[in-house]
Amino acid sequence: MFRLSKLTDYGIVILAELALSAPDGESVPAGDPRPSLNARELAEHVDLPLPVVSKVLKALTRAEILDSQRGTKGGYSLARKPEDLTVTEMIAALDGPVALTQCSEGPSICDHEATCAIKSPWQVINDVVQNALASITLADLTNPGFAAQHASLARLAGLGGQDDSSLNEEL
Amino acid sequence: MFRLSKLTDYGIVILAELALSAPDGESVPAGDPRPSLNARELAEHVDLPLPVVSKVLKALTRAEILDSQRGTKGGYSLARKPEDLTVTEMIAALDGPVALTQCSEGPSICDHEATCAIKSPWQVINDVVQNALASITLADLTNPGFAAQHASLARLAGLGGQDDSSLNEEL
DNA sequence: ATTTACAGGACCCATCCGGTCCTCTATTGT
DNA sequence: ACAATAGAGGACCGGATGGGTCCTGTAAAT
Repeated sequence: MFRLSKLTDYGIVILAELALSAPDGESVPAGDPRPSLNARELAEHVDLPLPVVSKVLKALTRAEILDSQRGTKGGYSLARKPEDLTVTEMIAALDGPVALTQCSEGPSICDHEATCAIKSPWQVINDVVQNALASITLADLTNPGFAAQHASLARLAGLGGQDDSSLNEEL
Repeated sequence: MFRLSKLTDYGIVILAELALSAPDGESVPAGDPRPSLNARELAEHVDLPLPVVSKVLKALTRAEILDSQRGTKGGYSLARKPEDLTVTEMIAALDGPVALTQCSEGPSICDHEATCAIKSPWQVINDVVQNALASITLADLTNPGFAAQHASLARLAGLGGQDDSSLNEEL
């Protein structure tokens, strides 16, 4: 269906939530004394079951996108500044690396390399998407004015590609 | 897993194959007297089972990306010039419209609209990807020199986003 | 009329995703 | 030291989706 998994969706929303409720503009760098929020609080904020939120948070921590602290007063906080966290990275942490097709993962994985006429173009498609997603940061997502830039951003990323808005055919 | 379905993958390869074996530069517009290739021939070219190829071809025909002709001497041909067919459209035909999350499909589908902090940014992400994919046409895919433009293209689409090539964390 | 080839489904199986739960370890506070 | 809290890690299961096959019908050419 060419869709991000729900877990990834949740993850990005949760990260936005964390960015919004960060102490102030900057997320404290390393030896953060008090994490911003714990799993339970986050689950309430985004209105999702605690186990699900917990799962996502653990994955984001493993990917070093979040810092975690155990014990009473424990919780999670952003490991970097929102401006330094791209959507590509968030997706990679939760959905695995962006690889639109099997052959984008690496060479010699696909059975049809021999007959395939467009090996390298696939790589290009993949990079284009990856870079498009890398152009958006967590800071953008929480910036209320960002949607306004929408039009220009999309036009730029499209490189002048036509605006095809009649794509409704289903398989 | 954020991956296109295999059927979509196959579809794009098949379209490239059709573009390459088109009579000459132009794919004949409407009353095409002789389709370029039939399902069996295409299946051989791309080395995939006939039923699978057939399924893909039917979907592409329904989406009006291909023209089909029945009967002896029947087969498939491109309904437009390769330059006028974008990757976004190919994907839409086989995988459904590009909608990275449920809420990109339309309003009032997601249960969490009320609490979600980043409704409209999701829309932006979606548009950025969609336009990035719309910037590549079938003609690009079959152009041997296209991969060379790769770097510049990716950089443009990325809008100056950094080159993060260490994204290997798995969920 | 016969043969060829596309159209449109139904169908089954493997895989993956979403969600829950259980046990273990680390930290804080009394 | 002990109890309470909160994260870490992984097992597990049911439902949905995708990939692939097959069958029946219809259109075109000889």
